Amino acid sequence: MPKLGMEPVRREALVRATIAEIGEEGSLDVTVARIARRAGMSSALAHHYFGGKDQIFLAAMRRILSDFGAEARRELKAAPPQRRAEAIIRACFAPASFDPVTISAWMTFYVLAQSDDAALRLWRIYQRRLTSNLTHALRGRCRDPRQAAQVLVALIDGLYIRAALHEPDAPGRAIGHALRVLALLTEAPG
Amino acid sequence: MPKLGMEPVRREALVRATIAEIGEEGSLDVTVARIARRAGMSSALAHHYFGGKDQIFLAAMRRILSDFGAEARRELKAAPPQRRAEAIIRACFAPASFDPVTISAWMTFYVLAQSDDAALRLWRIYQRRLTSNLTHALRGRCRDPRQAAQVLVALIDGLYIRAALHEPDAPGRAIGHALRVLALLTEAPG
Amino acid sequence: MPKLGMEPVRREALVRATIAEIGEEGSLDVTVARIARRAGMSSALAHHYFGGKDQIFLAAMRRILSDFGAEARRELKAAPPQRRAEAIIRACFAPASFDPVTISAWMTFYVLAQSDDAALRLWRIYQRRLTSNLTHALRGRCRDPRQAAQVLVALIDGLYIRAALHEPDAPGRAIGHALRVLALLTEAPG
Amino acid sequence: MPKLGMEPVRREALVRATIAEIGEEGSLDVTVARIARRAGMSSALAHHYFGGKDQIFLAAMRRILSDFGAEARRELKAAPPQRRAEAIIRACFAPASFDPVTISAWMTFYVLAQSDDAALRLWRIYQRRLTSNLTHALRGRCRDPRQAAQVLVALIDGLYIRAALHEPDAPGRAIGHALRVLALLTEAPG
DNA sequence: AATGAATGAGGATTCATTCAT
DNA sequence: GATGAATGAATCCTCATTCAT
Repeated sequence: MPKLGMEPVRREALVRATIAEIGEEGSLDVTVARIARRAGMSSALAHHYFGGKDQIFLAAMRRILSDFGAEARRELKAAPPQRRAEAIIRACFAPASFDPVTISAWMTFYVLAQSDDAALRLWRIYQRRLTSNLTHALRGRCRDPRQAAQVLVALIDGLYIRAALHEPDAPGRAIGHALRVLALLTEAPG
Repeated sequence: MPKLGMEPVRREALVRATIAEIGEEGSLDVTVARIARRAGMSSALAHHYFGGKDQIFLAAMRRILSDFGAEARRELKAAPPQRRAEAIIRACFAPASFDPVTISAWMTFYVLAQSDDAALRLWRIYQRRLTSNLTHALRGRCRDPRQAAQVLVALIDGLYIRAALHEPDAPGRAIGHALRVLALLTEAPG
Repeated sequence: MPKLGMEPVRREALVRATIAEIGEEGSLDVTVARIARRAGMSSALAHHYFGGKDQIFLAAMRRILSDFGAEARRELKAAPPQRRAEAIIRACFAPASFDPVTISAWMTFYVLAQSDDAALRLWRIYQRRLTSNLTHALRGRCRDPRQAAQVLVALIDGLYIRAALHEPDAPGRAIGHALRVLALLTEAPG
Repeated sequence: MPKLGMEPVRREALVRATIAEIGEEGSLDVTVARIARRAGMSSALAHHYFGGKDQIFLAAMRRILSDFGAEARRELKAAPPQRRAEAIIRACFAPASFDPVTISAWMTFYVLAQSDDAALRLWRIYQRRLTSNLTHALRGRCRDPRQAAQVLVALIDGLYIRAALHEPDAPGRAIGHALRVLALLTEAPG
């Protein structure tokens, strides 16, 4: 029962399957065949739509980053101007981005960025956007907003690692840790 | 003429070669053959000494963690009791553990811990020791030493990620960021 | 709105595209998809019209041989009876059959004839016709017309090889070589 | 029963198997697995020793050309100076180079040279050497030795094609044709 | 008539691992 | 102790071909 316009459907299915497979496996040692089977198609079709394994991975990474971006925008809109930094942090730990499989895939892509230039570029874009958003949000609330933003971004990543490695207390406390440091950074006398 | 006592020498060479190879490559996609060649021996011998690729990786991870532990103990001994937390942080960013190849290998092992139980166990031991040391060092300097320690450990990991991905400013500012947050955590009123 | 009488147009386009593709590539490692794209249609349609890759190749080979035959007939008509052998040779090296892409495809089909019976049959028909034409044309001009014809046919093929492999001087001198040998064969005393 | 110094043995076996396989098949559509099986080893070992399919093919082509060269040198040594051209021709059609499988492989490599630069280089070297040897051998025996050599080389290639395509009379008459043209070229008045 | 969708089969290549010497 | 030899298993990728619309 082949229909027209399957391309976006198939691509979406493959991206989802890739994130799930990598997240479950906890590494990039995932075969195209497995991803394709999970997505309900032959591996040949996966190649047809993406051109190669690397590009499947990239698309999955892009998806994770853009999912996060959407979440962040949503939170930002709902937040009063003076609580924007908190909103961003909350977005980072929103349930959607914070389920174990997604986090695991996320971490894996971080490492991919060490050896794959395209992945590194994606990561840099995401980093810069996050840092820049946080810097803006902190303007007027502390002496060196840019520095504070960098600290928070690094802290968020660090908290992710713990979550990815299933530290039992991590998911629950992560947001608390981050908000507490934010408070310290903004309450500093000055 | 077979030399006696070559075993420790060979193992050491292999462990070093593994770290270097993984660090350079930025991933675990490293062949036993390459590691062995870099260590100056045949891949068959590498298997003979370690039994398999996984165990070579584990040994390398163990080595990175123990190198760090040694550095930390050294700094701790030289530090006055009330500056122990600073000493630990400084140890984390000591040149020996902070050269790009080591950091890259370190990050890679983090991801390995997602899929390899033995690696995860190693990581947990290291994490607990570090957190516990920091907690002790912070006792009396802030209201919730354990919580502060967890924040600092996560922050350190996050700063590592940036360094592993060659963020230009990362290596230089990492230690500054960490010490600044430490200051905030301990200066907090109360 | 499906057009009527498209079949011959489509087949023609595919045959042309096949020759061009094989000629450019210099081998039979040419995909049906590429041929079809060059001919401006889907690969499924190419199959529909020809039934399979082999038959596309055969049709292309047939076309090359028949193009040559047409050229030969044209030259023969314009030649005086005692210059028919020269006319045949000139037809072999006529610009239409002697452009690089055509020659390259021609050579490739020679090799196809080694493994494909249908291609071999085509080749044999062409060979026999050419040899027979030359034999007739040489009757009365040398002692053993059949033998002389065989020599000339072989020589022509050999000159084609050099042209197919881009020997710099080949295209220019080929016809000269062939005519010179023809002269020797017919001037021989007796 | 693994021994030392197997490399040359294995390479030799693979080269022989490649020529045989290509010759029988009549095309380059030959799998490494088949070649390796015929040579009595796994395909992995074939890759280990040659690095890839292309290089196996190249080695086989090199072998065919060098076999021919050896034959030519042998014939040349045994020939009186004024009969050197005949000796070269005879070498070209020596039984060793003229068995069907070798000829078929030879033809196939000609076509490979259309798309593979390394193969083309090999072919050019062989062509130049043959042409140059023939030119020397013809010096003093005809007015334009270089031109005569070019004609003979092309003729030899053309006669090969017929043999590769199993023209029934080809093998037997080829040498006769070539020698006859040689005679014409050298007997020409002047 | 025409095509996008889909796949099965097959091939090159890589690599951890084993074994005889 | 040490190694060259050897391989089986696995993986990415390609492509001719089929099918429903």
